[in-house]
Amino acid sequence: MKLRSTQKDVAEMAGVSRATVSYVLSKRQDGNIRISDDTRNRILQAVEKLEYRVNVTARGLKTKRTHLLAVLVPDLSNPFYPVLIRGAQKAAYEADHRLIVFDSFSTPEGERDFLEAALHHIADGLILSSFYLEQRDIKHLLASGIPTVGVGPRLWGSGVDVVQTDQLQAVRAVIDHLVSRGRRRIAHIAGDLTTLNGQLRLEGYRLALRVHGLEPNERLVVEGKFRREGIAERVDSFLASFAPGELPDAIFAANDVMAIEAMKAVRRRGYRIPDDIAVCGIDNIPEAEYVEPPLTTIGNDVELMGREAVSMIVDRIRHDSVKDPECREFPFELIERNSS
Amino acid sequence: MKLRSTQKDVAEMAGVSRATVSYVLSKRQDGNIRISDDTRNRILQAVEKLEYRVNVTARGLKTKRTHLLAVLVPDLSNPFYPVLIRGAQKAAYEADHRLIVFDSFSTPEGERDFLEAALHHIADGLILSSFYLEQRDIKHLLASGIPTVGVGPRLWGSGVDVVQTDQLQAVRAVIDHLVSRGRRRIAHIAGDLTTLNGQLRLEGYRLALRVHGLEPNERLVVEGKFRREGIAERVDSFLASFAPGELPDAIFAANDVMAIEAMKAVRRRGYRIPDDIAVCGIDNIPEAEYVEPPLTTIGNDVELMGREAVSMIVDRIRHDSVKDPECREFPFELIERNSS
DNA sequence: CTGAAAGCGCTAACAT
DNA sequence: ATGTTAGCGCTTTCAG
Repeated sequence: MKLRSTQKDVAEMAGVSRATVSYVLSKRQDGNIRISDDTRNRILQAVEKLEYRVNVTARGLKTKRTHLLAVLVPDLSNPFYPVLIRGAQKAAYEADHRLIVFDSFSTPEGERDFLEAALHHIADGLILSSFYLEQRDIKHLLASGIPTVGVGPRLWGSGVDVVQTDQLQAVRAVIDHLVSRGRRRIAHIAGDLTTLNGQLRLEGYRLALRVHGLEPNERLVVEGKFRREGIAERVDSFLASFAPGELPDAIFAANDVMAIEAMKAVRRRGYRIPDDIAVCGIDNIPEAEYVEPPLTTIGNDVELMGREAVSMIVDRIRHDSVKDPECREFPFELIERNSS
Repeated sequence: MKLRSTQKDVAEMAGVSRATVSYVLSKRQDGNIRISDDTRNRILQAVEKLEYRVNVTARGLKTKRTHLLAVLVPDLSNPFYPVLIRGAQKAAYEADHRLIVFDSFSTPEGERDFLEAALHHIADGLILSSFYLEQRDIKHLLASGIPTVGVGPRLWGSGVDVVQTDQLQAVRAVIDHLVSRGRRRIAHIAGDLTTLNGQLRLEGYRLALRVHGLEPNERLVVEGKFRREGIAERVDSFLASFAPGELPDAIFAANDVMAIEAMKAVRRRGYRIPDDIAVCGIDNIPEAEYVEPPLTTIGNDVELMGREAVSMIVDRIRHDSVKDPECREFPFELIERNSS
């Protein structure tokens, strides 16, 4: 590591004290302090000449701010999250913050590692797509005073802010759509049922069916894990388990990546989509538009969620806010495409 | 922000000095210093009781290490990069580092913002997927002494380490494949030609054609930007510009996202893939496997590249290494699927 | 308008 | 085997 010039160097070169340098550089207008143009220019010149840049670590030690926000996601290879992250980054950038990204690989250990890092105050704020952290973990976070926003309904009530869309309603919209298309034997590829999201979507599926006078049938439910791996195989054997006349006429998957995998299996077994079996997902990942046939799904403005999450955090950081936790809900939209 | 306990608190509670606490906690074995079990236990207990955690900022100020690695990518929504990041994260985690992720949105400004942040020493090392940074930018980086590895051939020669695969060879493999399948009128959707990667792939395309005695035809080249946007439309009008008998019989796109967009356009115009027109890409993004028909492409172990990039950086960090820049080359593989 | 001085929490010689 | 001490580079009262 090369030796960097410090404020002291700048101060000496400009012939002023270090405090003055600090003052000029942090150019906050609040005070009644005024620096003469001459002094200011000398300082700025010295900065230029020495290629001086503030040491963010030293500043952080003093100000207790890292200007870092940490984002926990369960699976970076699920396109939902990069979109969220992009939105977050845009907002973070505007607020002069950077993003630490952490992929938990959907494991409790990954989430705990993140928690541990967070508790070390590696960041000024947290965005949490968590499936496994529990109330007592969140308690630690709350106690630490690090502004945190959860993505999805799961953390709502635990004391942190939350951005989410109404899961039950979203699922309802899909089922309504499917039923309106004449589908009656609607199967569900559930997400990880140890997670609230998985449970909620399954629950929503059952609720919606009943609304239409359809009795949920356990045989029509397969559990997935929200991930790509193994879904095609599972759906394949799922489909194989039905007598020809009793085949489901629709598959509703708890997210798009599983829906797309399901499509693969459906086609592999020689059924047509949507003629024989309609397929729907949730998330509206970019891929959903590009698969064949394009996937009907539920979309919402994930990038906006990312931005809002950051803005909620930054708000709390800025105002050292202690107001009650807030749940910001985002609208969703049924995106009808040819898979249904 | 809540008040955290400090080493001083721990020291007082354990009845020892702060140095001893520091020593026990950083448990480096190097010295001839030995702490009695009794003392150690008292300290550990105090740590426990006080829920003490080191202040990474303070440590960083002292040690001049942030334990952060910054990753610049041009486009997080291109699945190539999340995979790279995951690989990087795994390796980073093992080496006790975290990742700052920065999406430049493929803009020079984005890249310069990143550079500026990097020059502020926000991270101990950098992974750079850069299209626009120039030699003089890199010079600053080099001068700063921050270990840096470039992704792709572009930065090779500028003084930083590099991970890459042989672009020319990779393109060659695709063209060989297409020709062996009897294709002769092979079109190319080029990447951004202001970038080395774009140029290299176009160049490789021409070279490979000539090897097979095919004369490159400028009419068969469309320029894209490596991004999804607008490609389908462009390919659509590209195809429309040909008389029925003169249609290309293959399209080779400079990356998968463009190839997939091209497939859309091809189908939209009523041509069959691969019967009428074969389509190939480069990258082997997950999506390539799931589109219909699955896309023939060039794959390499991107996750491994991410890991290796980190390991090269960590190596330099650990040893304050000044050895010559290294170019680590990764093998690629032609993945034949039904689109060709 | 500018300077002096204290101290953020930690590490690493150097003492003892 | 443990304690003392001197900063790391910066911000921020408080005096002048």
